[in-house]
Amino acid sequence: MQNDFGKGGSRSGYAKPTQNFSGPAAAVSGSPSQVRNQRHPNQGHSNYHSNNSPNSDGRWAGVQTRNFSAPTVYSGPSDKSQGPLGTIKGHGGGPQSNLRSLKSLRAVEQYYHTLQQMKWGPMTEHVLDNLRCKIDVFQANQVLKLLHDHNIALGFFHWLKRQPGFKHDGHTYTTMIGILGQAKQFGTMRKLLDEMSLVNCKPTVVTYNRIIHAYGRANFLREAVQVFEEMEGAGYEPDRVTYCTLIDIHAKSGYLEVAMDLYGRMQEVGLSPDTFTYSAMVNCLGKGGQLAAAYKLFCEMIENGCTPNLVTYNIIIALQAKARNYDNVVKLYRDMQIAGFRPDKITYSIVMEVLGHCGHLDEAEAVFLEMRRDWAPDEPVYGLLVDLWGKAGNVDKALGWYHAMLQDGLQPNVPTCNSLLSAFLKLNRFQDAYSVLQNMLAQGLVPSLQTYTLLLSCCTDAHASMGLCCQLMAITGHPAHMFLLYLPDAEPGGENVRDHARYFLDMMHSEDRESKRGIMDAVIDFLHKSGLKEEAGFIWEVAAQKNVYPDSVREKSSSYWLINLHLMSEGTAVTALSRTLAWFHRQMLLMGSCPERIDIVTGWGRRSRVTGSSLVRQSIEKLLHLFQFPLFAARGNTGCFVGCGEPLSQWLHNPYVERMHLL
DNA sequence: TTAGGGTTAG
Repeated sequence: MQNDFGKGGSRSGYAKPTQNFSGPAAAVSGSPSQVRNQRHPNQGHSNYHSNNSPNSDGRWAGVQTRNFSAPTVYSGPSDKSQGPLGTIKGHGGGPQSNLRSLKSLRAVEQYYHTLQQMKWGPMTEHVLDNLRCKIDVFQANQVLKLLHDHNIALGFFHWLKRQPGFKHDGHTYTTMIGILGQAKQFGTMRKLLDEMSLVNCKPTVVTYNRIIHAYGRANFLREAVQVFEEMEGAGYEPDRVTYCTLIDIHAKSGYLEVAMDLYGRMQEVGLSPDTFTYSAMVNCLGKGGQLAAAYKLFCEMIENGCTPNLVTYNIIIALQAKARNYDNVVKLYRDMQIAGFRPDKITYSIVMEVLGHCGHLDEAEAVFLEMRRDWAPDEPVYGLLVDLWGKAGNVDKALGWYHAMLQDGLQPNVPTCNSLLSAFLKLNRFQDAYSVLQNMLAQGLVPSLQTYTLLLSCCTDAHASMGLCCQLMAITGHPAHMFLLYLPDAEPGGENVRDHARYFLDMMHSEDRESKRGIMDAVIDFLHKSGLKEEAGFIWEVAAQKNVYPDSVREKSSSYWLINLHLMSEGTAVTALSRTLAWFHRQMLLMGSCPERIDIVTGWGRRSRVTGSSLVRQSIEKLLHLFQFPLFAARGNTGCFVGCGEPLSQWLHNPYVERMHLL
């Protein structure tokens, strides 16, 4: 079989450009210069305000008397004007100790600035050797916390070890382990953990928590759980943070039930949830599609006397916004301010996104200006405007905001470039798309899985321009391209295709679930529409086994199944439904068990903009009609097809159920 | 002595 990737030897379709790409992207027009030219009122000023500064819990002093619907009264800090050392707490307690803490701060500052300025090497050690003020282990830990580059941090950590009279303690070890974990340097991290016992510095629950978190965020759930068990085996009591971390990582990987179970276990051992845990749970439930349960828990949290913080409000507001419950959004937004929290960049972003999706782009821009009074915009906020305008089809505006970001001294990041790329692709402006991609590479930005996904989706949608899309896909150099190029023709049983897909998904292990779902959706849709339906089917099976689609098939109650296709594109939905029905068919032959009822939920489909005009729904309906699926007339939801009882069981016996996806 | 970990946006 051949596809447009030149599978089977002929790769001329993508190796040689058929069009001569040259020059930068189109000139900027419609650039929002009026926005760019407005300076942030706090930029360049010091940040010592006697009032309007945050309390320790992030709330603002004097809030009850202040009118928060008029942000003009506010002259609080910009997060940009806060130095990296601003987070270090003083020691408190009189002028003597103030002086001491000032000296301590200066030492930390010196070391931090030295380390920040250079890469790790002999020269760094030389400079450190010559620093006049020595630091103790407490200060060393403060410096480590400020370092984000794991190489520099580790170099410094080892250098400290060699200093006469210096000895690392549990804090510095734990901080270093945390930095390594964040950088996914698991080998070195484990080595350091072993070393702790050797130097008589026993790890604490905090040390274990950081390791569990590191594995979990990189999607190594098995390892995370192993460390948890290891920790319990060594006699450590897991605390709230341990549970909160485990809950969060399981929910994020699509194991919501495990997360709920852990939530219960935590309470059984006598740990009541705190604000962090509640926030994580509300987020998990909401993202898992259980919005009502999420909101109920949010209310329960308040009833139990646990105060939501800014993050909790942002989470619940974002969830309500996504569900388009705009009345609730407004109410919660107000509640948040009454509770004394000022919106931060994330809150503003949520509001801007809502406005953008409702088509009020100009109002979103107005909110940007409002936000700018309190906060210095960052890449994600600019990126959001690039994305919103791009999605609205106004690429000039998108490009304008992209340039505004550059003029603000910010470096473009991959997601923002993706938004711009997507905007050009939408309009079939391939030459501009090419420029964006080349620009990314020239700046050392590595195209992400999302970059490749949007190129592949474009390739599927724009048949006429498939050659051009393939060139762009090749340029990314992403492993996904190799996966498609070397996809073998399916052998009987398809084990070779399954192995190929498993290998790819293992390689993508640490990508988040949404991204994995995105690429698998694009791949399956592409293959299905290119006529490689058998391959598409095998790949779907692997994706399902690997929990990429945790909510697509579930048993709602005994013998009552739900097949949820509403997040899939057309080809994937057809493939997923066919393969799931085939699975029921096989289960029936094997075990004699048959579902009493199956609900097939299409929603309006991922690509549909107009309610009722879903391609997914249409294709599924066509497929079901063609194979004479015994449709039961369900009331209300026209995006849902239902089969049940004896007719369903008889229909599932048909041998053709095994081959539906090939049609 | 001081301190350390977990939750949100693209």
